[in-house]
Amino acid sequence: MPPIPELEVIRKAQILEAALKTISASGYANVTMDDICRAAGLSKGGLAHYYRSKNELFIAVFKEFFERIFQRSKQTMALYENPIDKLLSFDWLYDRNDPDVNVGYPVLFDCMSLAVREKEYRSLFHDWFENWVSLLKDAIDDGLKKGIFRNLDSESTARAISAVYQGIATRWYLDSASHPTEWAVESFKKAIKGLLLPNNI
Amino acid sequence: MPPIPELEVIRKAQILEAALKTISASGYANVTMDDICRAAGLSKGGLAHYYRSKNELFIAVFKEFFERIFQRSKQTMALYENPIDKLLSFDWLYDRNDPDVNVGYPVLFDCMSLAVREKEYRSLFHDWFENWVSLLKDAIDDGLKKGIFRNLDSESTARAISAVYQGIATRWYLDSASHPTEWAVESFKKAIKGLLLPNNI
Amino acid sequence: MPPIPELEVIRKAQILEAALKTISASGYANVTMDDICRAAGLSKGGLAHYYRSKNELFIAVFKEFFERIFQRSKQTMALYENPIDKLLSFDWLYDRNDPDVNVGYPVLFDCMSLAVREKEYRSLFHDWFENWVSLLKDAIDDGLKKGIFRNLDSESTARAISAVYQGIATRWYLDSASHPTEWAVESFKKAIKGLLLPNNI
Amino acid sequence: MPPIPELEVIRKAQILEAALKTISASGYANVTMDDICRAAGLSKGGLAHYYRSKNELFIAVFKEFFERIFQRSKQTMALYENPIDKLLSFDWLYDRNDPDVNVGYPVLFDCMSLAVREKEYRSLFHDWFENWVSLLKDAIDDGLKKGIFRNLDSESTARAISAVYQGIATRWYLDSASHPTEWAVESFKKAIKGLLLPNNI
DNA sequence: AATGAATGAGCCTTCATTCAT
DNA sequence: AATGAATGAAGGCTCATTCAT
Repeated sequence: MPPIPELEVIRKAQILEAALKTISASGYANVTMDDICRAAGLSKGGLAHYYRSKNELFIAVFKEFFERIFQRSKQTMALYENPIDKLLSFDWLYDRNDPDVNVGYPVLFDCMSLAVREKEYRSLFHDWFENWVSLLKDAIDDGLKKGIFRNLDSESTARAISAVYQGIATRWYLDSASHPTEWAVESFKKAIKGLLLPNNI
Repeated sequence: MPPIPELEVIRKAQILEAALKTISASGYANVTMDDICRAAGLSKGGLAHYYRSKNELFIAVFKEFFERIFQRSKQTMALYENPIDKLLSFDWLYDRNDPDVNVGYPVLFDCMSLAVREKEYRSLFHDWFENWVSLLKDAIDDGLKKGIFRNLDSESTARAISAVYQGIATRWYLDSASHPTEWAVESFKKAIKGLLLPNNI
Repeated sequence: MPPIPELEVIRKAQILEAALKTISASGYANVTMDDICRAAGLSKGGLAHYYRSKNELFIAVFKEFFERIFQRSKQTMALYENPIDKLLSFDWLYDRNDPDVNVGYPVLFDCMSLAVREKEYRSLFHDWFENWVSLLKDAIDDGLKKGIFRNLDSESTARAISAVYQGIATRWYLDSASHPTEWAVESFKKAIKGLLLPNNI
Repeated sequence: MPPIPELEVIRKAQILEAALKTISASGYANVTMDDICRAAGLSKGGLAHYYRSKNELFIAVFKEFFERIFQRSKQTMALYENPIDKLLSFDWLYDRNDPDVNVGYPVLFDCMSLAVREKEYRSLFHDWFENWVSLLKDAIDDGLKKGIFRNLDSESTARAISAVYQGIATRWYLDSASHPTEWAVESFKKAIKGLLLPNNI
């Protein structure tokens, strides 16, 4: 009886998805392995078979999540030609009904809070940031080549755009009554135009 | 007729300070009441005398912290005359050796992660945001009156500046190797100038 | 400044009364010294001045309570001439609105539960029982002398009457929906008449 | 597919028995979960697996206890033919060496004390009372049919007998020096005969 | 591969008691 | 006489992890 080779892949995906949802709902500090088992439809021992410890599981969850978000953003960007349009293509990230948003944001905050004190999580963030930066940098370099943007350092600007986006999105998520989507979209547009386009400051 | 009338005030301050440091060091998810008691030089029961539960204490810690940071920022701003200078006056917030920074940032991330799921913490953030916004708005309105800035909505711009600052600071704090202080300062400058000054976009 | 000699008496009475009410409301197992202090309008230290420990206070409370109930019963009995009337004179003990009832019964159950395991409380009960028995015995002896009762051992019968009363009252108190007052009064009457009056069994 | 399908039943029985003994020995107010764990030969977590909280366990303990006592009484009664004999068949309840007595009585007093303030316990008593009453009522109805008893309301008399029994047993248990077994047995006999048999009162 | 019973350390909270004032 | 701050032991409960089956 040969083992089913894909079983591990299937189980891990099933666990990761259940864990992400559960962590998002309860928060890192409160979620229990039992919660996750229940959501994954597996027993404690079953889960332990694939992820040896809570920490190992959490790292895997966050890694997978970051990768997925990044891939999706990459694909969205690829739909546009114009560099500016590419940089403004993350509209879906301001859609509360989007599953990656309503599940993802809470997890992101948890992960930040963990990253402050634990290297492993910090490194997850670092990798994610670098992925974003290289994506944005490509678009900026293209804009530079086409002469649309003013003279600037593309990497450092890419970092700034990424950071600005996150700052605005955070406000939008934590206090949406005072920071509605229109405000977020407009503020982001203005800020990155200021960073990119020629002006007479 | 208590012997030392200020005792409660003293003790509460002592507890709050110890708690802030301890939470900052270990993180909300890991800190124990015992840790805090030890740091405060009080027994469990002694602490309970002033703060009845962990949650009550934490809310008090965060509230006090937000207030202090805000007051300090206010005072810093007041040192400058020029509206732009006022808006750029938060340099100390990029100083890793500043106690409010190395103790404060970790706590801030914890609080965000809590705010995602708990109203009480969310409301703490809301109040803090509003304080900042009104502070920044005053400076912007002054700039508008003086004709330094382009035509803009001062409140919405104040929100944007505050958000942009936080986004950049987050990167700087979580991944300072790739986001050094110079990058943070420069990026902030560029972004808010883009938001404020007349340009020909 | 001579101390006020009656102060101790006043304070102790005040504490005992507050303690009785508080114990009755929360139960021995749950009541705290703080509860009692609050009810007595005294501080912890103030109370400790008069009763050194929780146990000391509780014993005093129960002792006082038993004594008061007994005195009241004695006075009630004294109102009647006829021996049978005397023995049936405890009607007030079936009045839920009577303070000695609605405060007293709960405390009585607590005390029983304590008496099972602790000699001190058992001895309190013993004394109370003996008081009752001697009271009832006097009435029975009077009935015997008057030839109203059949030939019987007055002490042992006094114990039986007392026990029967308590059994019926317990049912009445714990499950009054199924054991209404009329049932209690009637059952008591029938049972003691069976114990006392001549019959042809 | 648990390896031992009856394991839960076995464990629960083991826990319930250990808990009953431990509660009986220390009293509801003093017994700790640790005591019970030790007696049951289980760890804290192990016990929690079967009974989620102290209260849940206690309710189960009392319920099981009441049921067992009732079943035993039922069986004892069934050994007799004559209605009066049936009603007098509870001799074992006056045997201090009987495990159901020396373990059971203390628990009964605890339960009463709890029942005063908590509905859940009160309802346990109510059910127990009703069981007893229906048992006694059957015997009384039989006696009525056979013409042995005087004209009476069988249910209300059943309640009275049950209450009288409990009152006498309480005295016997709490103060056996003054209320010996012979007194208890005799008093019970006299009282219920007075309640049942024709007399010329 | 999967189950879930069992462990036991750890946590928050409660509370009788003590004691300086 | 009276206060109430402070102690610290103890209790109930949670939960990641282990392991026999």
